[in-house]
Amino acid sequence: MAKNEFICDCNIIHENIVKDTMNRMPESDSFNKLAKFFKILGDTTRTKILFSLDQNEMCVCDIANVLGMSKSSISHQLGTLRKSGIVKCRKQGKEVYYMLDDDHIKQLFEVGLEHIKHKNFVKEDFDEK
Amino acid sequence: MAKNEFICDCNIIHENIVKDTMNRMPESDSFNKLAKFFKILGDTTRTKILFSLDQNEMCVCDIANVLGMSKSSISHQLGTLRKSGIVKCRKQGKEVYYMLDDDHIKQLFEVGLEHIKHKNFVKEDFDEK
DNA sequence: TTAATAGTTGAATATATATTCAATTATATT
DNA sequence: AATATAATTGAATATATATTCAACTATTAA
Repeated sequence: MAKNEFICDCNIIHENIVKDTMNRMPESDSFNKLAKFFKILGDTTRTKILFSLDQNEMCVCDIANVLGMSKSSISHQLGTLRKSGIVKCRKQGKEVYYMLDDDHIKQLFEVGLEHIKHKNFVKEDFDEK
Repeated sequence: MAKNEFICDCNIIHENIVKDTMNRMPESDSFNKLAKFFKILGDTTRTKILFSLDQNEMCVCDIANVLGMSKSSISHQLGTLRKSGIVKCRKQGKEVYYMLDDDHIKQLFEVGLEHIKHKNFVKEDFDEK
Protein backbone atom coordinates (compact mmCIF):
# COMPACT_ATOMS: atom_id res chain seq x y z
CA MET A 1 0.00 0.00 0.00
CA ALA A 2 1.46 3.29 -1.00
CA LYS A 3 2.13 5.96 1.55
CA ASN A 4 -0.19 8.34 -0.23
CA GLU A 5 -3.27 6.25 0.32
CA PHE A 6 -3.14 7.37 3.92
CA ILE A 7 -4.36 10.63 5.18
CA CYS A 8 -1.40 11.99 7.05
CA ASP A 9 2.19 12.66 6.14
CA CYS A 10 3.69 9.77 8.09
CA ASN A 11 5.29 6.65 6.73
CA ILE A 12 2.89 4.06 7.95
CA ILE A 13 4.58 1.66 10.28
CA HIS A 14 1.68 -0.59 11.23
CA GLU A 15 -0.30 -1.05 8.08
CA ASN A 16 -2.03 -4.23 9.23
CA ILE A 17 -3.13 -2.78 12.52
CA VAL A 18 -4.46 0.30 10.79
CA LYS A 19 -6.36 -1.70 8.19
CA ASP A 20 -7.75 -4.17 10.72
CA THR A 21 -8.86 -1.43 13.04
CA MET A 22 -10.53 0.44 10.19
CA ASN A 23 -12.40 -2.72 9.25
CA ARG A 24 -13.56 -3.28 12.81
CA MET A 25 -14.70 0.30 13.35
CA PRO A 26 -18.47 0.54 13.71
CA GLU A 27 -20.14 3.13 11.54
CA SER A 28 -19.73 6.75 12.60
CA ASP A 29 -23.36 6.94 13.57
CA SER A 30 -22.77 4.63 16.53
CA PHE A 31 -19.95 6.80 17.79
CA ASN A 32 -22.02 9.91 17.32
CA LYS A 33 -24.82 8.50 19.43
CA LEU A 34 -22.50 7.13 22.07
CA ALA A 35 -20.60 10.40 22.36
CA LYS A 36 -23.85 12.35 22.46
CA PHE A 37 -25.04 10.19 25.32
CA PHE A 38 -21.85 10.67 27.33
CA LYS A 39 -21.88 14.37 26.57
CA ILE A 40 -25.29 14.59 28.21
CA LEU A 41 -23.79 13.10 31.35
CA GLY A 42 -20.81 15.43 31.09
CA ASP A 43 -22.28 18.45 32.81
CA THR A 44 -22.24 19.12 36.53
CA THR A 45 -25.78 20.45 36.67
CA ARG A 46 -27.13 17.41 34.88
CA THR A 47 -25.19 14.95 37.03
CA LYS A 48 -26.65 16.65 40.10
CA ILE A 49 -30.15 16.46 38.66
CA LEU A 50 -29.70 12.77 37.92
CA PHE A 51 -28.35 12.08 41.38
CA SER A 52 -31.35 13.89 42.85
CA LEU A 53 -33.85 12.00 40.71
CA ASP A 54 -32.19 8.77 41.71
CA GLN A 55 -33.35 9.55 45.27
CA ASN A 56 -36.92 10.63 44.47
CA GLU A 57 -39.03 11.81 41.63
CA MET A 58 -39.28 15.58 41.90
CA CYS A 59 -40.97 18.57 40.37
CA VAL A 60 -38.95 21.28 38.65
CA CYS A 61 -39.23 23.56 41.64
CA ASP A 62 -37.87 20.91 43.99
CA ILE A 63 -34.84 20.32 41.81
CA ALA A 64 -34.23 24.04 41.43
CA ASN A 65 -34.16 24.34 45.21
CA VAL A 66 -31.96 21.32 45.76
CA LEU A 67 -29.39 22.68 43.33
CA GLY A 68 -29.86 26.33 44.21
CA MET A 69 -30.51 27.28 40.61
CA SER A 70 -33.26 28.97 38.61
CA LYS A 71 -36.32 27.06 37.45
CA SER A 72 -35.61 28.13 33.89
CA SER A 73 -32.13 26.72 33.90
CA ILE A 74 -33.32 23.44 35.42
CA SER A 75 -36.19 23.23 32.98
CA HIS A 76 -33.85 23.65 30.03
CA GLN A 77 -31.62 20.89 31.34
CA LEU A 78 -34.57 18.61 32.04
CA GLY A 79 -35.64 19.15 28.45
CA THR A 80 -32.22 18.02 27.30
CA LEU A 81 -32.34 14.97 29.56
CA ARG A 82 -35.84 14.09 28.45
CA LYS A 83 -35.06 14.36 24.76
CA SER A 84 -32.13 12.02 25.20
CA GLY A 85 -34.32 9.46 26.96
CA ILE A 86 -32.59 9.71 30.32
CA VAL A 87 -35.50 11.12 32.30
CA LYS A 88 -39.24 11.07 31.81
CA CYS A 89 -42.00 13.07 33.42
CA ARG A 90 -45.63 13.05 34.38
CA LYS A 91 -47.86 16.05 34.84
CA GLN A 92 -50.02 16.43 37.93
CA GLY A 93 -51.94 19.66 38.22
CA LYS A 94 -49.61 22.57 37.69
CA GLU A 95 -46.54 20.57 38.55
CA VAL A 96 -44.44 18.32 36.36
CA TYR A 97 -42.73 15.45 38.09
CA TYR A 98 -39.51 14.12 36.67
CA MET A 99 -37.97 10.69 37.22
CA LEU A 100 -35.15 8.60 35.77
CA ASP A 101 -35.99 6.73 32.57
CA ASP A 102 -32.75 4.85 32.09
CA ASP A 103 -31.69 1.78 34.04
CA HIS A 104 -28.07 2.39 33.16
CA ILE A 105 -27.62 5.70 34.89
CA LYS A 106 -26.88 4.28 38.33
CA GLN A 107 -24.49 1.77 36.81
CA LEU A 108 -22.69 4.47 34.82
CA PHE A 109 -22.35 6.66 37.89
CA GLU A 110 -20.84 3.77 39.83
CA VAL A 111 -18.29 3.01 37.14
CA GLY A 112 -17.55 6.70 36.69
CA LEU A 113 -16.96 7.13 40.40
CA GLU A 114 -14.66 4.11 40.39
CA HIS A 115 -12.59 5.78 37.71
CA ILE A 116 -12.37 8.95 39.76
CA LYS A 117 -11.39 7.03 42.88
CA HIS A 118 -8.52 5.31 41.11
CA LYS A 119 -7.33 8.42 39.32
CA ASN A 120 -7.58 10.72 42.29
CA PHE A 121 -3.87 11.42 42.39
CA VAL A 122 -3.24 14.48 40.28
CA LYS A 123 -2.48 13.67 36.67
CA GLU A 124 -0.38 16.68 35.81
CA ASP A 125 -2.68 19.66 35.43
CA PHE A 126 -5.92 17.73 35.10
CA ASP A 127 -7.38 19.07 38.30
CA GLU A 128 -6.11 22.56 37.83
CA LYS A 129 -7.84 25.30 35.98
CA MET B 1 -39.42 26.68 56.82
CA ALA B 2 -40.36 29.93 55.19
CA LYS B 3 -40.75 30.19 51.46
CA ASN B 4 -37.97 32.74 51.29
CA GLU B 5 -35.30 30.36 52.52
CA PHE B 6 -35.52 28.69 49.15
CA ILE B 7 -33.89 29.93 46.07
CA CYS B 8 -36.71 30.10 43.57
CA ASP B 9 -40.02 31.84 43.54
CA CYS B 10 -42.17 28.74 44.02
CA ASN B 11 -44.11 27.76 47.08
CA ILE B 12 -42.23 24.70 48.14
CA ILE B 13 -44.42 21.65 47.99
CA HIS B 14 -42.03 18.91 49.00
CA GLU B 15 -39.93 20.43 51.72
CA ASN B 16 -38.83 17.12 53.20
CA ILE B 17 -37.74 15.66 49.91
CA VAL B 18 -35.81 18.81 49.10
CA LYS B 19 -34.10 18.87 52.48
CA ASP B 20 -33.30 15.16 52.47
CA THR B 21 -31.91 15.31 48.97
CA MET B 22 -29.79 18.32 49.85
CA ASN B 23 -28.40 16.44 52.84
CA ARG B 24 -27.56 13.41 50.74
CA MET B 25 -25.91 15.36 47.95
CA PRO B 26 -22.18 14.67 47.77
CA GLU B 27 -19.95 17.73 47.66
CA SER B 28 -19.85 19.60 44.37
CA ASP B 29 -16.30 18.47 43.78
CA SER B 30 -17.45 14.89 43.20
CA PHE B 31 -19.97 16.01 40.61
CA ASN B 32 -17.40 18.21 38.93
CA LYS B 33 -15.01 15.30 38.58
CA LEU B 34 -17.68 12.88 37.46
CA ALA B 35 -19.04 15.31 34.87
CA LYS B 36 -15.54 16.09 33.67
CA PHE B 37 -14.90 12.39 33.17
CA PHE B 38 -18.10 11.86 31.19
CA LYS B 39 -17.42 14.99 29.18
CA ILE B 40 -14.13 13.47 28.08
CA LEU B 41 -16.06 10.49 26.74
CA GLY B 42 -18.60 12.80 25.12
CA ASP B 43 -16.78 13.51 21.90
CA THR B 44 -16.95 11.43 18.75
CA THR B 45 -13.26 11.69 17.97
CA ARG B 46 -12.30 10.57 21.45
CA THR B 47 -14.74 7.65 21.46
CA LYS B 48 -13.24 6.51 18.17
CA ILE B 49 -9.73 6.79 19.57
CA LEU B 50 -10.73 4.77 22.62
CA PHE B 51 -12.40 2.12 20.51
CA SER B 52 -9.25 1.88 18.40
CA LEU B 53 -6.96 1.62 21.40
CA ASP B 54 -9.18 -1.08 22.80
CA GLN B 55 -8.15 -3.17 19.77
CA ASN B 56 -4.42 -2.44 19.85
CA GLU B 57 -1.93 0.00 21.22
CA MET B 58 -1.10 2.43 18.43
CA CYS B 59 1.15 5.32 17.59
CA VAL B 60 -0.29 8.76 16.83
CA CYS B 61 0.14 8.28 13.12
CA ASP B 62 -1.77 4.99 13.17
CA ILE B 63 -4.70 6.57 14.95
CA ALA B 64 -4.68 9.55 12.61
CA ASN B 65 -4.93 7.18 9.67
CA VAL B 66 -7.64 5.04 11.21
CA LEU B 67 -9.78 8.10 11.87
CA GLY B 68 -8.76 9.98 8.75
CA MET B 69 -7.74 13.03 10.73
CA SER B 70 -4.64 15.14 11.18
CA LYS B 71 -1.86 14.12 13.55
CA SER B 72 -2.16 17.43 15.33
CA SER B 73 -5.82 16.99 16.06
CA ILE B 74 -5.27 13.45 17.30
CA SER B 75 -2.31 14.51 19.41
CA HIS B 76 -4.38 17.22 21.08
CA GLN B 77 -7.09 14.71 21.90
CA LEU B 78 -4.58 12.16 23.15
CA GLY B 79 -3.22 14.83 25.45
CA THR B 80 -6.70 15.38 26.83
CA LEU B 81 -7.22 11.66 27.31
CA ARG B 82 -3.83 11.22 28.94
CA LYS B 83 -4.32 14.09 31.38
CA SER B 84 -7.61 12.59 32.47
CA GLY B 85 -5.98 9.22 33.10
CA ILE B 86 -7.86 7.37 30.39
CA VAL B 87 -4.90 6.53 28.18
CA LYS B 88 -1.20 6.22 28.82
CA CYS B 89 1.76 6.07 26.45
CA ARG B 90 5.27 4.81 25.99
CA LYS B 91 7.91 6.24 23.73
CA GLN B 92 9.91 4.04 21.40
CA GLY B 93 12.29 5.78 19.08
CA LYS B 94 10.51 8.57 17.30
CA GLU B 95 7.09 7.09 17.88
CA VAL B 96 4.81 7.38 20.87
CA TYR B 97 2.54 4.42 21.48
CA TYR B 98 -0.76 4.97 23.22
CA MET B 99 -2.87 2.43 25.08
CA LEU B 100 -5.87 2.41 27.40
CA ASP B 101 -5.15 3.15 31.05
CA ASP B 102 -8.63 2.70 32.48
CA ASP B 103 -10.29 -0.64 33.14
CA HIS B 104 -13.71 0.99 33.11
CA ILE B 105 -13.74 2.19 29.53
CA LYS B 106 -14.91 -1.05 28.00
CA GLN B 107 -17.57 -1.38 30.66
CA LEU B 108 -18.78 2.19 30.11
CA PHE B 109 -18.95 1.67 26.38
CA GLU B 110 -21.03 -1.45 26.86
CA VAL B 111 -23.49 0.28 29.15
CA GLY B 112 -23.59 3.32 26.88
CA LEU B 113 -24.34 1.16 23.87
CA GLU B 114 -27.10 -0.58 25.81
CA HIS B 115 -28.69 2.79 26.44
CA ILE B 116 -28.52 3.62 22.77
CA LYS B 117 -30.00 0.30 21.79
CA HIS B 118 -32.99 0.77 24.03
CA LYS B 119 -33.52 4.40 23.09
CA ASN B 120 -33.10 3.94 19.40
CA PHE B 121 -36.63 5.01 18.60
CA VAL B 122 -36.60 8.71 17.98
CA LYS B 123 -37.29 10.76 21.08
CA GLU B 124 -38.85 13.81 19.50
CA ASP B 125 -36.12 15.84 17.89
CA PHE B 126 -33.21 14.20 19.70
CA ASP B 127 -31.72 12.79 16.54
CA GLU B 128 -32.42 15.80 14.44
CA LYS B 129 -30.19 18.76 14.05
C1' DT C 1 26.16 17.80 11.57
C1' DT C 2 22.49 17.95 8.44
C1' DA C 3 18.18 16.41 6.95
C1' DA C 4 14.04 13.89 7.69
C1' DT C 5 10.35 12.23 10.47
C1' DA C 6 6.98 11.63 14.60
C1' DG C 7 4.92 14.07 17.66
C1' DT C 8 3.78 18.20 20.52
C1' DT C 9 2.26 22.77 21.39
C1' DG C 10 0.14 27.59 21.42
C1' DA C 11 -2.73 30.72 19.13
C1' DA C 12 -6.59 31.52 16.32
C1' DT C 13 -11.04 30.41 14.64
C1' DA C 14 -15.34 28.38 14.47
C1' DT C 15 -18.81 25.98 16.75
C1' DA C 16 -21.44 24.30 20.65
C1' DT C 17 -23.79 25.08 24.78
C1' DA C 18 -25.14 26.65 29.83
C1' DT C 19 -27.46 30.22 31.95
C1' DT C 20 -30.21 34.39 32.08
C1' DC C 21 -34.03 37.15 30.89
C1' DA C 22 -38.52 38.09 29.25
C1' DA C 23 -42.49 36.37 27.43
C1' DT C 24 -45.72 32.69 27.13
C1' DT C 25 -48.62 28.43 28.22
C1' DA C 26 -51.30 25.53 31.22
C1' DT C 27 -53.55 24.72 35.34
C1' DA C 28 -55.77 25.87 39.67
C1' DT C 29 -58.07 29.09 42.68
C1' DT C 30 -60.96 32.96 43.95
C1' DA D 1 -63.72 35.66 34.25
C1' DA D 2 -59.58 37.21 36.57
C1' DT D 3 -55.52 36.15 39.06
C1' DA D 4 -51.71 33.42 40.64
C1' DT D 5 -48.49 29.79 40.07
C1' DA D 6 -45.48 26.00 37.81
C1' DA D 7 -43.24 25.26 34.01
C1' DT D 8 -41.67 25.98 29.24
C1' DT D 9 -39.57 28.44 25.55
C1' DG D 10 -36.69 31.48 22.37
C1' DA D 11 -33.24 34.80 22.06
C1' DA D 12 -29.12 36.69 23.79
C1' DT D 13 -24.81 36.32 26.05
C1' DA D 14 -20.87 34.30 27.83
C1' DT D 15 -18.00 30.46 28.06
C1' DA D 16 -15.94 26.16 26.57
C1' DT D 17 -13.75 23.50 23.22
C1' DA D 18 -12.47 20.88 18.59
C1' DT D 19 -9.75 21.58 14.76
C1' DT D 20 -6.40 24.00 11.98
C1' DC D 21 -2.13 26.14 11.19
C1' DA D 22 2.54 27.15 11.96
C1' DA D 23 6.32 26.64 14.74
C1' DC D 24 8.88 23.77 17.53
C1' DT D 25 11.21 19.47 19.96
C1' DA D 26 13.12 14.93 19.93
C1' DT D 27 14.88 11.18 17.65
C1' DT D 28 16.86 8.69 13.78
C1' DA D 29 19.43 8.22 9.58
C1' DA D 30 22.54 9.88 6.04
